[in-house]
Amino acid sequence: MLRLAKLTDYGTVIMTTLAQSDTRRSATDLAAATTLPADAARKVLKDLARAGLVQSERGAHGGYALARPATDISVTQIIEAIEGPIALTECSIHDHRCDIEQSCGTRGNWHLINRAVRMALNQVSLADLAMPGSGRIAALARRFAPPTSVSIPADSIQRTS
Amino acid sequence: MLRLAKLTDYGTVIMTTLAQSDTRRSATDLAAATTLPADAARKVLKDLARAGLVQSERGAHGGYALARPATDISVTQIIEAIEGPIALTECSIHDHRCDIEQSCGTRGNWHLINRAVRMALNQVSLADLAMPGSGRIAALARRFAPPTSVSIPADSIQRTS
DNA sequence: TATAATTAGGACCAATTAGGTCCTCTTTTA
DNA sequence: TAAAAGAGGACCTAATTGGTCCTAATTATA
Repeated sequence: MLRLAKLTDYGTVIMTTLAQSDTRRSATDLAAATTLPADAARKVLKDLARAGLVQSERGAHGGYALARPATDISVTQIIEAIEGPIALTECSIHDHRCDIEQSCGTRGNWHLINRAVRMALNQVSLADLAMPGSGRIAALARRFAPPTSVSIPADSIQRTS
Repeated sequence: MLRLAKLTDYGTVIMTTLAQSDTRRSATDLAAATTLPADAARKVLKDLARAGLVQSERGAHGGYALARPATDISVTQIIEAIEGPIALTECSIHDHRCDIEQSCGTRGNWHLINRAVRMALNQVSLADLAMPGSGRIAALARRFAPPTSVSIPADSIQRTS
C-alpha cells in the first residue's frame, strides 16, 4: 500500500509533459498527448494549479504552464499537491490522535521515517523526471548503474531447441 | 495514498516491542503489550516470520524473537516483508506492462524515485525505531533539528483576553 | 454581444481493496 | 493426551479510490 494514487501518477506524467513543452497547453490537449483519461487530467491539473505548481489561464485559448522552472519543482511538491502532506502513518496525520496512542512511545520515531521519505523525494526534481540522462539523480544513477553485461562460463550454455 | 498499510504499521510496533524484550514472546502476549488486535498481530507475525525477520517457535511456550540484531533490520525489510516490494508506481510492479506504456518514456525515470524511497527507508534501522535518541537517524535529526525557540519583536505581542 | 472554449469546484457512484475475523491443520510441551 | 501456540488461508464488509458528470465562472473571437 506504499503506492502513489493513480491521480498522482497521472500528475507526474502531465507535469513531465508540461516541462517538455514551451507553450501553454489545455487540459484536453495534455490528456491526448499523454493518453490519459481527459477527466482525470482535468482533475489533476486543478489540484496542481491550486497548489501553485502550474499557472492556469481560463477562457478560450486558456490552459496550463509550469509556474516555475522544472528544476525548482520537486516530486514531493507534486505528490503533496495531489495527495496532501506525505505521512506514511496515520499518527502524523491526526495530530497524534491515533487509537493506540499509549504505545506511541513504542513508535515515537516514526516521524523520522516520514521525514526520510520526504527528503528523499525532495531530492528528485521535475527536471530529473523530464530529462532522462540529465539532472542530479540521473547522474547518480549512471554512477551506480548495474553492469550492462556479465560474464558467464561458456559451458553453462545449453541448447534449448 | 502514500501511506503504510495498517498491518505494516502494526508490524513496526511489534518489531519495536520485540527489539526491546530479551525473551521469546507469543503473539497474544505481544498483542496485549502493544494493545493491538490479537488477530492482526498474529497475521503480521506470520508475515514477518516468513520473511525471516523473526524466528518462530511452534507449540506450547512457542513464540517469536528477532532473527538478528535490531541494527541489522531495516525499515525497508519490515515493509517489504508485509507489503511486498516497495514500488510507488504500478509500472514497477507489472514489469512495465502498464496501460499507458507508450507515454512511459515520459515517465521513464520513475524507478529512480522508487529507488530513492527504498534507500531512504534502508537508512532507518529497527534500532533507530526502538531506541529514541540513539542511532544514526536520531543523531541526524538532532543535528538538523528545528530551533526550539525563536525571537520575535516584543511589540508584536498583544493581549488577547 | 453572443458563442465557443476552457478552467474551477464539487457531487456522485461503482468497483476495488484494505482490514478484520475466523477456521483448520501442524507442532510442541507438560 | 490435552492444551498452547504457530502456519496458512478463506472470507466478508466497510471504506476508499478512481472515474464520470454537472454547473458556474472566465476569456477570446466572430
